[in-house]
Amino acid sequence: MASKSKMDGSIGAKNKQKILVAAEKAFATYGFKGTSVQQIADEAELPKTNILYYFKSKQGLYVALLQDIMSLWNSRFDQVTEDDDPAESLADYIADKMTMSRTHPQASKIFAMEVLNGAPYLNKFFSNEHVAWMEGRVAILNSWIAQGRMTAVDPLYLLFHIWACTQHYADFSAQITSLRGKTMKRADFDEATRQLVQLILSGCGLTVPEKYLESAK
Amino acid sequence: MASKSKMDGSIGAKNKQKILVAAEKAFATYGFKGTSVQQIADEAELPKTNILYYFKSKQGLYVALLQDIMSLWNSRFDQVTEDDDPAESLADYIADKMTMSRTHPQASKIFAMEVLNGAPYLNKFFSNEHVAWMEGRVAILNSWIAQGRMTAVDPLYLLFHIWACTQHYADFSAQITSLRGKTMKRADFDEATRQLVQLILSGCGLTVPEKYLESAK
DNA sequence: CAAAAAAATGACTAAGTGGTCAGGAAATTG
DNA sequence: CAATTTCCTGACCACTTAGTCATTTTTTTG
Repeated sequence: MASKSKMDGSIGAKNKQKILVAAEKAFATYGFKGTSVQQIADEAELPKTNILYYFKSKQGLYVALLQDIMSLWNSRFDQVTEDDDPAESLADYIADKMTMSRTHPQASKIFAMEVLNGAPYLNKFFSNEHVAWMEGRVAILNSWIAQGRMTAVDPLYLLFHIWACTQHYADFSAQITSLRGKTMKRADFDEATRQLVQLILSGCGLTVPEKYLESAK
Repeated sequence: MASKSKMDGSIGAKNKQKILVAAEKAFATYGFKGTSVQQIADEAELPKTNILYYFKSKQGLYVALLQDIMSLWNSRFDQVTEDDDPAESLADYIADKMTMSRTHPQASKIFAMEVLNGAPYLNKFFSNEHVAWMEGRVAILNSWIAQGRMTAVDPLYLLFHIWACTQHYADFSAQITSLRGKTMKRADFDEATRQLVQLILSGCGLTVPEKYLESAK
């Protein structure tokens, strides 16, 4: 019943994926309005009409891509409980988000542009799952604070600041590269992660886990 | 010789200003490609051709606006010396940047979009003044560290993190509003500023100045 | 007040845009 | 192998867009 024809091995699924990859690159570089369907077609090496065949419209393709991107945001931090260690949980979360900025900068940029423009296609997401996720994480952080395991910071703002810093490395890479005179390599991201973990954890009265102390020197 | 006719009191200067204000609003909301000259004209309540009369092209208007925006970035922190107090200097800088995000969110968004798209019109700025500014600030921070007045953090990353957090409140306001269920008012910005000052200063081993401790309660 | 400069604007154009559609090719299926 | 579905594509269209240009109006100036 579910093995009809639209399975992943089919030619259609492969093309859809190719289009999504091309669209991610184009939208991240030129924005939604700044990207033409023709550009995506060129990038995907497919005729323009083929793009519109698989995705009903440019907007439909964009929304499909946005959904793909949102699913990338999941991390180990989603499963953390109040019995876990605050220092390690937060440090790992920061490290996970930094890894995302390094490995998926285009996704981060598309998300950033979407939010910058008022998040017209994310309002539903923001109003449901995201708020629930947030409430859960805030509750755990408050529990850690109540247990006296970390400084009494406002969890909401703490999470905002973690997002801001980690995403900054993807979204503002042009500025960072200019100021550093060179692009951020893997080792630079590792160093930035250590710096950020130290800053945030110290700011929360937490001890930095060993694995985030300066290593390879 | 300089008092010919193109002075600021003239009708032309007033219209240019009106156009820049309209353009800021439009570009911040819809991006460069997403904004038509007609939209700016409507917002400025001037005929479209009048826009093109004062600014040679849409791109010319955009670049002029970008320059205006860049000049807003100046702050007290530019004049700080190694003899100043690290805690107060950094706290004030953070507070200044938070004030900018509250009072000029549109400018912040336009800047963010420009950098997101690779900063094509800011590369010259990034390569000259900005790098020099950065080197000067890094030197002062390193001096403070050498004097043992703050923890040995990497000044470059510290500044990135300050920018990231402060600008986040302007650039990601749509997400923040959704998650909070209400917009950020003046009091909320003040609270966010206190939270951020505490986080960063504690993270740098500095004592939070009295004026940034929780007040009015 | 006349001449010159600055400001204003309606009509137009050329280029690019997202999207439709009809018809054909290829693959899948009973 | 015939039939049906999926896949593919060139031609085309309605519409928006930035920018030009010729002309007129307003302001400034000697």
